[in-house]
Amino acid sequence: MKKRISDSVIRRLPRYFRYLTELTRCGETRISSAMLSEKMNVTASQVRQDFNCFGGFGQQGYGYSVPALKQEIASILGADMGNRAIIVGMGHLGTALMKNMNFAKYGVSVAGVFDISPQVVGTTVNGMQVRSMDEIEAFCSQEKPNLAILTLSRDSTQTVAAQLQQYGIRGFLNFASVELSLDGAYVENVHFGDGLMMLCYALKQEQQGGDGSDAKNSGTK
Amino acid sequence: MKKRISDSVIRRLPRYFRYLTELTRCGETRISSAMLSEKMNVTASQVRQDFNCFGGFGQQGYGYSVPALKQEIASILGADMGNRAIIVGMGHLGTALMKNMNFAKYGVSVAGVFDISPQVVGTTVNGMQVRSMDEIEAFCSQEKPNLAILTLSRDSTQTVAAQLQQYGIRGFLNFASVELSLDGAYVENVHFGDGLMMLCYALKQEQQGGDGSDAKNSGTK
DNA sequence: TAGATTGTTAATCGATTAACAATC
DNA sequence: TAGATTGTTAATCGATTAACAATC
Repeated sequence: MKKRISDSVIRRLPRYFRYLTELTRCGETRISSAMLSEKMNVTASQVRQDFNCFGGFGQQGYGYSVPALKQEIASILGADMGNRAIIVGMGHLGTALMKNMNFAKYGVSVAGVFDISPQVVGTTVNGMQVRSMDEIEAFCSQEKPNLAILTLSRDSTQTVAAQLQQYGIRGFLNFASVELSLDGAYVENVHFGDGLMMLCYALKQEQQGGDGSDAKNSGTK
Repeated sequence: MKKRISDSVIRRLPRYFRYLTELTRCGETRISSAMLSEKMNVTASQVRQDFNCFGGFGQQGYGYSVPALKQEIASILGADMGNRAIIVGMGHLGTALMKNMNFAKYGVSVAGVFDISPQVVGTTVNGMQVRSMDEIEAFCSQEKPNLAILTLSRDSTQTVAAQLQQYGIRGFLNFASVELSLDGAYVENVHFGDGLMMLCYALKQEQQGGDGSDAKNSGTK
């Protein structure tokens, strides 16, 4: 019987993944729980405890292999499943995601991008032609994407998402400043404002002669 | 002696704030911990416990006043301090933030926006003229912003941030996919990839005949 | 073998939940 | 007053940390 993995552990995995990506970039091939924990401001105990939820990835007396560990985490998270995404909304934010986000890193491919504006439909963003919303149902039934990234207005988000769910989309990454909620689908709401508020709090603490402790932080934890 | 507020509590406050904003929009003036907890998928106990860290905002037998509670939370978080921000990087992401983000809601004003590209400098985004990076030092010493929102490339982020810290900026909201870290300043890193990975995980669980439990989620929690 | 570092168990700590008395 | 709902204490639960035996 495999023990259920707690949410706290899962939520730490993307962060490990980031650091391991960084280590890979630097050409490191091996890392100990102690070194990793120092870099990440957590305890070595926690690092080992976390990895051991999924079985022993390390080697006693040596540590962990950076590429192997990175691959394991990607696999646990499903970031190597060849998920297929569509981006709905090719305004500035959609365009920014299209241009800057390394989807391949997460095993995700962008199957199509959509917009409602006739001015935008037909243009090319990062080598991909923007399609009309009118096409989206046919597109989904043919291409079967399972993920949608929504950069829409507050008003249209809920409606569009509900439609897409009908068309078979199972996961939603929502950037509109509404709390999107759908029964039977998975939703991640990205709230820039939350990060901003956490910063405001930190600044306020500082101004009020706060303890000025470690002054370090990391969003989306 | 006031008890130190735990991080878990603080990180929940922006979420309460969002729901209270929503309730305000709907014209609700009063809410009980039970109703709020149901809406937010937490326990009523936790709601009361959280608010009571800061003193009693409610009234027995009645509940909480929506506007008063919202204001209290804003105040706790420092989202009413009149913080002044600059946005550095007026690419698609910077432009999107400028256009879509309701800074006023967090008591933040945008004091200036900057870009390195000569094509962009001098243009107007959302009624604000984009300044050259050459001006940034003089601007900071004169206008004294305390917050910077960085939408820069992976390579330039760390360097620019370090400079801005010298010019008196105390808090950084970083959108580049590097882990920005600065001694003695507050950094919130926004990682879109983390949200995407959490979605991949949810989809994988589902495909593997997972328990298909509550299928609900909320980023930046 | 000696040294290093994991895997894993046990101890601690903190956060969440339950319960209920206070009070509007 | 009776009903409702908070504020707050006590009990439970889970997550983090410490410690160390296993082992490379």
